[in-house]
Amino acid sequence: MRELPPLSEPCFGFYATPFGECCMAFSNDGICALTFPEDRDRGWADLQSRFPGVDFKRNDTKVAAYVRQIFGKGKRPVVHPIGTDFQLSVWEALQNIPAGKTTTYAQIADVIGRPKAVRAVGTAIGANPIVYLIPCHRVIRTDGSLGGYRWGLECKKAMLAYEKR
DNA sequence: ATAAAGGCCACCC
DNA sequence: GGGTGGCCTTTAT
Repeated sequence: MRELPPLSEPCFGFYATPFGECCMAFSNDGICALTFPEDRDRGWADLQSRFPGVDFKRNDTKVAAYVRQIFGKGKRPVVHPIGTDFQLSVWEALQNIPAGKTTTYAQIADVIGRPKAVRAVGTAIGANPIVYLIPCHRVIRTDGSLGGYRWGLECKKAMLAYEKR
């Protein structure tokens, strides 16, 4: 992982969404993490591994407000993903997939100009820190099968169904 | 510096 | 459906 930028007023929390309870974290007043862990311990552990040593303050109220904005009629909040140049280019490409559509790991590799790096694209997508807003769930395998999902295939299925039509 | 582990793909059976 | 070899990045030795 590259060196982390300073996080001002870092905070995090948990809140219910249409896809189960999410774990969300903020840096510099923007979202730096959005995940759907099986339980809160895992959510916290994931956050610690992504941002070692950062002292996030618990703030479920703030998370609740953002959940309403994201899954209600609110405008899309700004995302602040942190990663390597390769990861950022992959996550950037994901944001151009329209809702209700899917693409493949190989197509993403083409879009970022690294057609041979399909395997690495899969790994980078698995490391997506801000799921749903950076729609890694819209990426499936070339053969049409679903592929994997860091937070459980049921979650991926639910998101795709939610966006269908 | 090197090894091991990945949300993959093409190809074979 | 399953297994193999190749590919590339990241993380941990």
